[in-house]
Amino acid sequence: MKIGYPCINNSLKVTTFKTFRLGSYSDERFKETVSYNLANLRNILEFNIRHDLKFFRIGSGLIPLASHPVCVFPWREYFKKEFSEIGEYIAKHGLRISMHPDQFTLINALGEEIISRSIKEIEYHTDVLDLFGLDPSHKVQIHVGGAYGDKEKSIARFISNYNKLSEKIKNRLVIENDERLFSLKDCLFISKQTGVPVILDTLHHKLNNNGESLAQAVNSAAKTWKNIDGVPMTDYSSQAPDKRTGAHTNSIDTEDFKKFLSAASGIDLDIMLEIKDKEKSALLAIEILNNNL
DNA sequence: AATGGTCAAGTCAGC
DNA sequence: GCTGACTTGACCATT
Repeated sequence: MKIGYPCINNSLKVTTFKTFRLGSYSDERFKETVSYNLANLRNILEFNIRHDLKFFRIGSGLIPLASHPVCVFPWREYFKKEFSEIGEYIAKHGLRISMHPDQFTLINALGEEIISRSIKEIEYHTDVLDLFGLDPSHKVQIHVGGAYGDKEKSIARFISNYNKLSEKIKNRLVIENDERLFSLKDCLFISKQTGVPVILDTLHHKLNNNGESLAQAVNSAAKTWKNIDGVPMTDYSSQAPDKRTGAHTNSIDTEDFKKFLSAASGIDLDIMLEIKDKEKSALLAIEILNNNL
């Protein structure tokens, strides 16, 4: 069981997603920014190892504008050495990595252009993990996409477009239940048709479910992960008190997390804590796991 | 140095 | 119709 947090480390005053405007694109600017982001990534990963945080989501801004037509710079080649060094570090320390392309990534969209841009974006993410030299247990997670007024057709379109993806992408892609359109049940249906593993998001599941208990949900999502996919990943969070429904809590709710652990007992999971204070709560989660809290 | 408008991309809910 | 939310605010022109 590995514990992690997404994208941002608040203890270190650095980020891995420095960017620039499309209008100020230049190869120089791009190279500078990517070098900066990769160096910071290395720092954050080293922090994680020092603190036994073995699961990390790398933010999509690592390579700015990577899938945009303006970016013709051969970054895959140019940063090959940096990528392989970081990748070796990840493998050596048994870190688990995930990535999560943003909301514009919709392989079930109605427009062909949107779909092809989305595939390019997913390809960028899988390329990063490939350049690290990581095995297929390091995943790229997306949501099913839009409903477009007809959920069934939109699910069918997801399945048909998924089936057309390259093996390279299919090896890494996993789908996550969302908080209002596609529930865990929908994701499991898609998984049955395609073999795509399902990431359970506990807060989304609380808001959008079909009456399954948390234990059933964890169990059924976990079953969609094959050996080659590694230990099932889960996105854990809880509701922020006094904020809009679906807002992630600022810091870990100890009791809620313990309930989650007991619902998941007997199942090996890697847990991504989608909590605002990031590594701080992840460290608390480790304490809870070790029965120190 | 501080600030406010704006930023590649899509969809949906809530007002 | 507009705004905020989504895994995450940051960039940059202007003052």
